Amino acid sequence: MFFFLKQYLSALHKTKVRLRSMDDAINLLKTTLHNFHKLTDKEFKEFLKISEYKTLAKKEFLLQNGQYNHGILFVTKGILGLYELINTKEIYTSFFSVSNFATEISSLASQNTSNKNIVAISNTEGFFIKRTELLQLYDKSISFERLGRKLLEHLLSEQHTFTTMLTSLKPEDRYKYLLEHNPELIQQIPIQYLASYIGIARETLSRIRRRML
Amino acid sequence: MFFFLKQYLSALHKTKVRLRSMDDAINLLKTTLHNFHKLTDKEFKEFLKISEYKTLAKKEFLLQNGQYNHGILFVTKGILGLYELINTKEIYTSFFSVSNFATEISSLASQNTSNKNIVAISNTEGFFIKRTELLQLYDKSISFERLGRKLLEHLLSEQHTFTTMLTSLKPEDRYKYLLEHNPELIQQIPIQYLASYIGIARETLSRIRRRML
DNA sequence: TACATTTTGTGATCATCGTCACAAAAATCC
DNA sequence: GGATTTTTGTGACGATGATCACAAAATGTA
Repeated sequence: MFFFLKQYLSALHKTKVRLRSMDDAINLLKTTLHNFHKLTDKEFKEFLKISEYKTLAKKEFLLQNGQYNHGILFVTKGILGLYELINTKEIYTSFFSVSNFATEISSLASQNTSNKNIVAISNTEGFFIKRTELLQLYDKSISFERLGRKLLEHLLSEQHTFTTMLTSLKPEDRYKYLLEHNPELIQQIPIQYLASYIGIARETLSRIRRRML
Repeated sequence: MFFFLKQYLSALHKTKVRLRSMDDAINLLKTTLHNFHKLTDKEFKEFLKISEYKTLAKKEFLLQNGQYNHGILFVTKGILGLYELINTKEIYTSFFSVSNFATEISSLASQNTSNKNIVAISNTEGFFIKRTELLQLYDKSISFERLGRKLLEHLLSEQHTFTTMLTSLKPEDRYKYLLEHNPELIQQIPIQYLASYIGIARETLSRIRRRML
């Protein structure tokens, strides 16, 4: 379900609780963006203007196989997973929890339809930035380009680290790696998804957990 | 060994062969950049100005564990490998062949020392772009930022595909994947490196190849 | 060419992971 | 709150990949 921000804000005085959480959400977005590149207040307002508050119920899709990628969801609550169907099996390759930017980069960059799916694993909320509006933002100022570049540098570095982990560790150590580096995933995500994420069978992960007790 | 481009160019009239290959190298760079974002002639010249022609003998390092990352090598000849030492084993996680930009993104973005190594697997040549000069370029025009962003989008997408391949395929199919998608790697790279790249033991890869004859 | 070094192949063995089948537990839904 | 669906656990088994040790081949070098 969509809310344009101004609609949302105009409805806010009714509920202090919601106002508070919306403030928090906006601050989280601001802080997160600033970790990559500092925007001016004016620029951040421009960013906010094209951000629509969106909620996704558990099992709802942000993106589905065969569809075009319509943009990015900055997650303020909940968690999403990205998976691909390979030989009738759902292979999860990314998770997006709070303060992450959920999207599928290949279809976002190329504007071809995607062969991947992004689904809400729990009830999820966040700011949705439309691809078309994002592209306009990129044209407006070097600041937004720089922000995009730095975010991508960070993501690529992370992805590279993850790949290294996969190729160099055996299954049990991969799980331990998650425990240490991404404990929030283990709490929120069904272990069958986690198993595919680290490239092992569901049953094997189940046994690894038993052994570790 | 380094050559500033102008020095190199001034020395060129002596050898037509080298002039030709230098022309080819420059065209390759131009074409490659334009695949991501079209630079104006003026912008491309600015890019060329900060590019130094560099040669690396086989086994020479572009980057070593503990060092700062000084920049990017656009490869015009040869091939390099990026590896990390994990439990006394060299895990190769990237290869850079002709028309690739060889660097290690984490240390390039953060300017911390790197814990990875980039080594020439065969005699290698290319244009080296210093990190400091690259940053100045980013400040000069939105065009360079956009180029950087688009290149990173492409790399992230590729890396994501590779991760998916790793988690979803069994060893034999991973090798077949390389055969199909990166045959140039199989020709140029010792199979012990390839084995670590796809997360299997050297001996296993040797047996896979025998089975496939 | 001969020697040294590096890379690749191969056999034997062991450990471990994947698969199938089914049970138990947990979550979801009227 | 009981029934249905989904998720997780577990046993048995077979397949396969890792490891160690060594041989062969290829490559580099004097």
